[in-house]
Amino acid sequence: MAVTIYDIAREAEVSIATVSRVFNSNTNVSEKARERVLKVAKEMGYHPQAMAQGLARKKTKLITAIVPVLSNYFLTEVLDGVQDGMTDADFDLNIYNVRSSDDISGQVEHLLKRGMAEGYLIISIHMPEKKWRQFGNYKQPIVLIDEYSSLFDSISVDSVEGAYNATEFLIRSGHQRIAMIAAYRGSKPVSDRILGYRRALEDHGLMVDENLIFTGVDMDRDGFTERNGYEAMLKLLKTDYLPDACFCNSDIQALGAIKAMQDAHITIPLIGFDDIRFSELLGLTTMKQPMYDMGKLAIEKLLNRLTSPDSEVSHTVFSPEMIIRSSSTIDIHQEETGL
Amino acid sequence: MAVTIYDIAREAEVSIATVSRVFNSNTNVSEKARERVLKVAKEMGYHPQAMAQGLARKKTKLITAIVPVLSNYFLTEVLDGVQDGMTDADFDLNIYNVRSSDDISGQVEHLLKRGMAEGYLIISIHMPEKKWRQFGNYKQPIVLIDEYSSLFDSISVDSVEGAYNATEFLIRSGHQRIAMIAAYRGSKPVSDRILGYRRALEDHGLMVDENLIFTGVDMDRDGFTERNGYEAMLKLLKTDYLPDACFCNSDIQALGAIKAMQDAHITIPLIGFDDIRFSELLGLTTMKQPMYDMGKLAIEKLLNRLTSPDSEVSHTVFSPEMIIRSSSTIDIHQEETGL
DNA sequence: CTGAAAGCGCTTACAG
DNA sequence: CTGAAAGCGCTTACAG
Repeated sequence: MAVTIYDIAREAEVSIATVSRVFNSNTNVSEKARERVLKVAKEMGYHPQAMAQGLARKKTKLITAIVPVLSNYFLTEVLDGVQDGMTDADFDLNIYNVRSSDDISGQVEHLLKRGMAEGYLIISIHMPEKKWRQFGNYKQPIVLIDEYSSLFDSISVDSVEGAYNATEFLIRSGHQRIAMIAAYRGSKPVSDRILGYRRALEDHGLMVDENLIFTGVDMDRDGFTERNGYEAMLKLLKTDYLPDACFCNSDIQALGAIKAMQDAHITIPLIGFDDIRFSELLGLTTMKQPMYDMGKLAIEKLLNRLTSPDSEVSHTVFSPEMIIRSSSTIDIHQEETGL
Repeated sequence: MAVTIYDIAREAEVSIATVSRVFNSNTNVSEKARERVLKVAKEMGYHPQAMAQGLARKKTKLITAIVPVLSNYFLTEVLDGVQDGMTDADFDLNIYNVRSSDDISGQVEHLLKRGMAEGYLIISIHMPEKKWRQFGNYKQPIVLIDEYSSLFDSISVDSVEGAYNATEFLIRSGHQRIAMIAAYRGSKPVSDRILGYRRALEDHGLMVDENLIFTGVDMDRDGFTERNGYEAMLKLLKTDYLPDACFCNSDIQALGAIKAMQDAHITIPLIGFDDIRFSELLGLTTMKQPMYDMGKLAIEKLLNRLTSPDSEVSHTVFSPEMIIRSSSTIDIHQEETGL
């Protein structure tokens, strides 16, 4: 069907080896031969086929990022960093979105064994260590982002610490009855953040009240949605004894929570988590994750591992940085809002 | 390095053909042979290599979606539809994110000629018809989403019509001085929406005032960001003679615009475009794009073309549907807002 | 600088 | 049901 190296060789009256050389090393080819080859290749619309090259070279020049959901600020920023970090490398990046409905580990495994890519960036996918060990059998270069396993290079953020600091800040600001807006508890970051929240309360002699942990109904994207935050805050505001302040699992939920407060004409101090782009405009105090840098570092690690497969496994844990804005210092009061 | 079909054949004492059959057609293999093969395959950790299969079969069982930016609601919803539409098909979907900084058409071309996938979904990437024709030479099955070219199957939404109807609605509501928040004008949807806006004004005998078309400074994602909307609305609100109402290029910008109005304690009626998930909670009147359905239809078309390559090229154009909520009917007034 | 040839790991008629 | 063999389209020592 398509034109192959043989067609070009025939027309240009050279061997296929020469054609191949023109399209590759570009060395050891006479100027005349090169020109002829290029000419007929252009005429016939020839281009090397990735599959055949992949097989012959045993390299695919491909890196696959495996992600749980698209369109989540965390992911986007991370991938931005990844892409910037690989501009000089001769690799393509493709993204594979596992379907959350189905067997996630099965999907990841499927990709790993297909072996289509030379290396894998696995982002925000959480599994028991046992599973990761199993995947180690595929001998594929892997870097984990937002997850940890002793077997692979990894980059993550200390969610426990971040939640702890956020909550402690609220306590130090004089609040006693501090609520949390959580999300799907099966998600590692969520359970970590709940843990940090609880610890901070305990360390400061405050009672942990499970009824003060709210979640919306919408569990799309593990609950990391505006809607979930909106719903959660609505519940919070309906409690008889209103909390003084709230630590919110993510900025995107905080956005919904703020809307809910506006609708209810009640505002309580709020701290988010992530520092997405809109947070600055919202005046949202938040725990910033260095998402871009995480992506950049991740691809660096992966590229390194590709060149030196036997180098030591390395783990990087970032500490979230508190960004203080206005949302955390608002006094409790009623107010009129528009829209 | 990795274990191949030869290793299995040797250990299981069968030919490579039999091994291959076990992993494929699953037909014409005795139960005994199958069991032996499966057993040693499992022991040795064998799995067919995608590249080799791809070459031998001349099929890759892969579909590539080429997209301009990740994390944009439109895209996510479309891809959701795509994935749901291909669950029964034996294909993997991978996503390729072209970098907006570089030569976009070059990147698309690169993918097309690598020929790694069997079919391509190209989403929200705009090019002159001439370019598309050029890409036709690669003989790859392609479906265009949010773009049109006579050569390929396509699915789009009539942005002109949507903007026209939104603007007309505002006019019919009694507004005379109607502003628009636009975005990067080099973007097809943006220029189409500006066109619809202008036409509606003209058709109703209203003057088109270029100074009433606002845009933010932030042109990340062609200006489809909360920040851009925020900045644009800020400019709008600073004009001496305040507009009566505003048609906003996208819901995500409307989100920022609403925030800006709150910060300025001024609210004017607003209509967005897209109907992203948060819009309902925002009470945002908007022109809904059937994103999910577009994705689903797109993959259907592509799958069809894969099976019958010579079927007629088909174009589907959806009309945006107006979803009326509260944001479009608010009277101009000052108010107090929180946050 | 150039070509013949082996090899990458699989699939698939074909013959039995 | 099974195997030998050709073929998919390229790369890369090797010999010249």
